[in-house]
Amino acid sequence: MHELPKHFDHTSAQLRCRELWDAGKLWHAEPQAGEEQAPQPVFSMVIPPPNVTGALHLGHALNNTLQDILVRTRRMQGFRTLWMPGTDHAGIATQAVVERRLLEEEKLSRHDLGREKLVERIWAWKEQYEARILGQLRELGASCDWDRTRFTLDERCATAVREAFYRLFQQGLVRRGKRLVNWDTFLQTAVSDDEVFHEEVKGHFWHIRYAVVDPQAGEPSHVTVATTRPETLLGDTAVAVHPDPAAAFAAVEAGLREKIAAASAKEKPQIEAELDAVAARRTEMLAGLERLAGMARAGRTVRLPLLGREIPLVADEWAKPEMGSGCVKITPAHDPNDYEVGLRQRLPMLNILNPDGTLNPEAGPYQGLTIRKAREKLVADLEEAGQLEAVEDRLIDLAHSDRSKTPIEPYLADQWFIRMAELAEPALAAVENGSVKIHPSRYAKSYLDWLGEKRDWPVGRQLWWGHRIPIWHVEGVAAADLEAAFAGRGDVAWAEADGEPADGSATRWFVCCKAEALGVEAIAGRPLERDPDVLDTWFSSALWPHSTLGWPEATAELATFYPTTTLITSRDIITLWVARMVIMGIFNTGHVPFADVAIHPKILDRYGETMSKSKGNGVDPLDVIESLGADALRFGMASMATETQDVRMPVEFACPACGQRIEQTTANRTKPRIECTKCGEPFRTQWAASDADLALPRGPAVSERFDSGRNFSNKLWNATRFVLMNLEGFEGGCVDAAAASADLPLEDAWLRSRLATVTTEVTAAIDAFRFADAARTLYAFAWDEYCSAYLELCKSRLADPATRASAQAMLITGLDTILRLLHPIMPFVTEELWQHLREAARSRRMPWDATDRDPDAAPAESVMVARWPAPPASWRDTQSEERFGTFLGVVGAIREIRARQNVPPKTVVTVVIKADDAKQTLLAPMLGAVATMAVAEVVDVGPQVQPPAMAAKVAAAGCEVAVDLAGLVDVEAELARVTKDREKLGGLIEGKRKKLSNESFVARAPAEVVAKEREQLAEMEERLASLVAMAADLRSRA
RNA sequence: GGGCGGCUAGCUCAGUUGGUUAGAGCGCUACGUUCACACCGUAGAGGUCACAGGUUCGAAUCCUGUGCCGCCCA
Repeated sequence: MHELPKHFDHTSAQLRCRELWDAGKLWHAEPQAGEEQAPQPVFSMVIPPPNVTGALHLGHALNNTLQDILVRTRRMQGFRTLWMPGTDHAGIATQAVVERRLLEEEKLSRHDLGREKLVERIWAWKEQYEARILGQLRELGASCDWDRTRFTLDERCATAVREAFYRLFQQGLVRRGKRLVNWDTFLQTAVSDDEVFHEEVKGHFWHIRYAVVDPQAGEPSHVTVATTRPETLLGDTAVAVHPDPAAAFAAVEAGLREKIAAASAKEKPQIEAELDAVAARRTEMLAGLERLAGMARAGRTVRLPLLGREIPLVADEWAKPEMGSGCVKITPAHDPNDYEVGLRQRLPMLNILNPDGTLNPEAGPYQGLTIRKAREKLVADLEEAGQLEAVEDRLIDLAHSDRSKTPIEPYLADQWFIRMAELAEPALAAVENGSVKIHPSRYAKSYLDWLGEKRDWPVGRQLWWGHRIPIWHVEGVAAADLEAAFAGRGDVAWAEADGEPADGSATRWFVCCKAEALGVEAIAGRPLERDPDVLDTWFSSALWPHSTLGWPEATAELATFYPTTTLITSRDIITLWVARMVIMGIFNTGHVPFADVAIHPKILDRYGETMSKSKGNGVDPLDVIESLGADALRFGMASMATETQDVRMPVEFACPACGQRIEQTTANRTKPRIECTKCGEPFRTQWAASDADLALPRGPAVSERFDSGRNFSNKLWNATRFVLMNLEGFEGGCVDAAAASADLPLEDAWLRSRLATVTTEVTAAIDAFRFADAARTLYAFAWDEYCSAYLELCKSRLADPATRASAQAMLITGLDTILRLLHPIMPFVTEELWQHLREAARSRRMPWDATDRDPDAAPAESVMVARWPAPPASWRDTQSEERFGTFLGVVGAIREIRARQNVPPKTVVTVVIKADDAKQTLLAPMLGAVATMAVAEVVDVGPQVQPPAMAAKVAAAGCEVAVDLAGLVDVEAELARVTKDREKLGGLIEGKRKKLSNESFVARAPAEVVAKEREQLAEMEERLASLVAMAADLRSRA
């Protein structure tokens, strides 16, 4: 006899399973060979490559669990299945991490080290973290094709990047232009909007006077503007006033009146006060503003304080009459709104900053100062000059760089752009016409909205870590020189530079080369200089689905696996990544990169905050894998992956000493050490820094939400343990798939039917990316139906030699099917059990295996490559399911009475059941099962049976179940229960009667609904009558 | 400011086209440990489905508005 230990040991099982899968490379996929006759259906998917910035977090665990579920399912379904793994170099994020460490540990900046050395350091970092990430993915059980692992900065990707950029360049889709960027003065690079976070800080609002140049009679001698950033006045190129202040006031007042009309009584007074204030301002200021607008139209100027530069007064709607003085200073090169004004009004754009955040020569006497110092000095100078009118305290929403945590400076810089006008069209069409489907479909809107704007894509980054832009600059040469220099070169293209300030000196050229090296250093004596920028990290990511398969070469991989089938990702990168993959996929290959995009939720902590290491509220997937097992982690993830909501995950610290779980709160999550609330022992957290704290054992952060997955693993383990203990004498073979339900024991017909139904449901759920449905369906079926019902029923059949063999066969059929269906979600425990079952029941066959396998062959060497279940449609049998429901109802009724009467668990109760002929027939063979499951002896079943004198009765599934209480009765308990039931039932009956006496309902509701209501009412009334009789009976005995 | 999502049991979440006595897991209560599993079993308590209107014979579900939370885009 094959006996398993009592508990599933996930640690050793995970090792064994991975060895098995790796030894056979069961995750590997070869492309279709050309001569193959019947092409196998293909399923392929690329991983969203994790950044090599650090270790994987729970979001990755979720993302990769869902991908693996899909991949494993398709593999078992017989698809030629490829899951392409890899990592992303993550430009700025990785460089920032390495630079920060360099500064902290060696007090060196990247400039101290130089480009080459820094890049070397980053490669070393990448090697370390890539290994760690890939290790984590394997621990999670991801069945990627590890032989194909790629990196967005490896040679193959680099070739694709250069080729793609070259093609864009050739088609005139690359341009150079000015752009106001978010400048990180610490890292000295532009950062994208999504790498910026906003934080409120305390600041001031300075009111500054600008003198009017040659004021005429009736004109003010100065205008006042207010700013939170006085130092930017050095770059001011205008002061703006609204062109039509009267209209602007009218619009604001109309808006407020509308608000009042719609407002609640509570809010009204406040808005009314606001309206009064605006009206007062209008009275006071309108004339002055009208005069200023007139002056602006007349082309008058004002004088910039301190520098004395003369700048125009312009009329622009950006100036808000209802705010401040109604006038606003315009600094186009250092403020996004002012930049727009600058473009509209054709103002000069004056940059006053150096890349490191100090002021440049444009700042005159303030040159060389940092922004902070310049502000102090400038404010002091203004005050001394008497041009500072007022200073207010104010909270300021300040943009910070996510990478360096320093304030962002808006900064005008030359940038590389990809033109989107043409490229976006086919990508929009792909989603509109359904060649790319996004699930859930509501996310298509954000894709279409974003892409519809067709904003040019700024692709250059002033970094050292990334794909170097394959462009060289040269000036002062003629077109003929270039033609001569690159004669016969098919890999070089050039174009006259645009966007650069034309100082009239010499023609400037951009030369683009798709080879790794240009091979030409000078043309006509003029040097070629390589552009220092690297490409946005999303550029290489955009090529990921085809670059990983070998594009631009026409590889067999590309032919077989591209376009890929599905992409699974999170919603925050629909625009950054998904849209760009569609664009570049179509541009480079002519095909969309994938047919379906499945979006999954985000994982938040118990307060609804996103998890992050810096907040200290994260959970390390490895902690969960170690303590509860990868299957528990995966099962939890799968059951959480619903379509609508983000996931809230309460986090707990696990005490390393006693295992107690301590709730993680905003208060304790940043502490370096925590004391256990139960045993009092201290443990350290991720924040531990002192030697004393570091010496403590670590308390991992986990979540109770993975417990049920762990429990479920163990349940499956023990169900299999039970089956294996009862296999003696098993002769094997297959259950008779063609047997008619009527010829089987009821529970077998029921289980077969359920297996068919559950297989259909689970398959459909996975197909539709409803992973939570699949997980929950399987959990309920395996636990409540297979274990709690079927397995219990088999106990008596296994004891009887006449029925033992059939019970074994069906038990194995059920278990085998469950293991296969669950394998994609919980690969380790199912594999481990599969191996045990394979050994103990080598001769077993499933009907869906027989078709294409040698009938004498053993079951598949791994459940990973076993066939996905396909129970015959004939197994579905609603009648058996219904009948089985009757049986379970009877068992439930007896258990209910036992519990109420406090009957000791081992005391056998005597039961009679009043049931019609049909139910009597179906219950007759099940009485042995009732005896096992309810510890009851059923002495009589039939339409005419009389309950014993002293009995507790419960109506269930159309039968009346009566338990003889002689010697047991607790009359009080019974009376209490009967009374309570009567009350509840009375209320329900009243509701139903009311509904049915409503003529409108009877007339308008569908006939079947009315009939159902009537039926229910009749049944309830019957039950009530029975309860009344019971109560009377009980009282007479009390 | 615009768009999207959420608000259902103490907690975390299901609830398919409007028709159930609104469900699950965890937690809680009671009882139960040789006999697959205490990471277990049996039974039970617990909800005016955020709020206010509306449509309908009938609303957790559809519509309108409000509030709070979150995300995306400006």
